[in-house]
Amino acid sequence: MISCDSCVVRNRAICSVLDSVELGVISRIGHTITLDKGQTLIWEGDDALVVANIVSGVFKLTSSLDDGREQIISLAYPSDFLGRPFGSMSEYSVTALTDAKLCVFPKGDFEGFARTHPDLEHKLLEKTLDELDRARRWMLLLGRKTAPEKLASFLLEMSQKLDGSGCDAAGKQLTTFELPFGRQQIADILGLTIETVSRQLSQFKAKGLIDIPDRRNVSIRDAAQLAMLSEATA
Amino acid sequence: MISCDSCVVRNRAICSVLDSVELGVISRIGHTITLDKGQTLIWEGDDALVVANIVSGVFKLTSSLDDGREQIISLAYPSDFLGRPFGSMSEYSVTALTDAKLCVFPKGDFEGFARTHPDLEHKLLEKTLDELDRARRWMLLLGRKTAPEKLASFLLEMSQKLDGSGCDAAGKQLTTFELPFGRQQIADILGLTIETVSRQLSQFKAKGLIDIPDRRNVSIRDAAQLAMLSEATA
DNA sequence: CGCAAAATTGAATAGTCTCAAATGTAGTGG
DNA sequence: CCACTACATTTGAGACTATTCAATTTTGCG
Repeated sequence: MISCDSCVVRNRAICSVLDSVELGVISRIGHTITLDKGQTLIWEGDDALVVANIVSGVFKLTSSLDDGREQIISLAYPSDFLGRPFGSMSEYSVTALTDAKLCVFPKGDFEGFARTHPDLEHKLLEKTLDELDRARRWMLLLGRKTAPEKLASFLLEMSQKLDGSGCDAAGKQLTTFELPFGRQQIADILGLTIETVSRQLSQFKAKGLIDIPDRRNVSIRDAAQLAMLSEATA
Repeated sequence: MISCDSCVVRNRAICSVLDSVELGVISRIGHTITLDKGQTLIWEGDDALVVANIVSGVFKLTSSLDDGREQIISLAYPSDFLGRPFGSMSEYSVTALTDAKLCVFPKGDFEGFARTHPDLEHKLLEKTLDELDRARRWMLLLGRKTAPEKLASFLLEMSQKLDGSGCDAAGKQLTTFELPFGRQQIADILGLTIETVSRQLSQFKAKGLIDIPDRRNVSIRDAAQLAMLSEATA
């Protein structure tokens, strides 16, 4: 049982298209759960029995090779939808990167509800199409960009997503944000090793493009230069 | 105007969920066109004004960097759906790799029809979810696999998709198929250079894993070995 | 304060790319 | 049918990028 009235993602998640009657129905199908940082909701290769909306927290979707190499395939934020309706096996794992709150639905029940609520399916379709565009854009990065280009792209994307703006001592506008992941995870997002990530960040810092107050925080000092770097090795 | 009665992808394309009345309507919305090999239907960065079903032919979806580096983001085959409904700008180009036949619909008209036909949207949702899974699986390859692993994975995937089976002189089962693309395009699919692709193919041939009768055709001689190679560097 | 984990740095290696040349193939017109 | 051209592919040598392995430093936490 879910109380949607007070839900913080109420008008961004797929539920935004439902009226109060429909909300009443779906709120009885699912329930809310909390996950601790590091807990896995869905395992790669398993039959995923649930789908969910993210209420709070950040998740990673990962796919792995036998020998342990891992690729982060997507990041998911509050109001994003998790899981794979209308299919059986999950091709990836879904893991919380921070403490998180979800509202989860048994997959079958959700599917039944969705099939009888075209507006919901439409919303889900739009989200899925967006996600497909994002995945494809990332494929260009993974397949064709160099390490510095990857890092620059990543930092810019994160600054947009996580912006907590501020100014430096000189009053210059700068974007600072807290990354919800460590170096290894950045490497897994970009298809690099942890050492390469670390080296590139150090170089960007040395060049004055960014600042690294502590290992979880980054400020962009020269977004224009980073944007240049993100598309071509200058 | 389209004549769906004789359509060869009638029961695989998204239209498969429509009844004869609905088919009548949608067939008046769209029309069929042919494209020559190499022609581009949709340009990256443009507002795509059409969506389409592939009747025959193979298409590539590509995304590029300013300096010309290109990544093939997806391949599309008969019965696949092209275009991006419910969005404006296309993030990728869509180009015919072979002569092709399509049935195209003005995007707005298609969207209108889809919104009033939940079954069609559902089918489109399922296709989009499948495509998202495929894209994500490919991200693992692009981000984490080595050149030999990439080639092995590619050959196996193509053999499944394009199988025209046969046997060799000794009667051993082997899969031969014709690739609808050249070496540069294989490189663009795998995020490699043309030289690396060529070298890897030569090595596989030298090891007896494959045969290359001519530059467009490949036969798999040892699928098991290739499968090993595709997941780990032996 | 001291420990364990995470991150950084260094040196050497391996893998892939770049540039260049040689070879092979398809198509055209004589 | 063959020679010729344009293009695709293969092969080679060397350069460079990112990785690997190892050591050091930093950070967070009990």
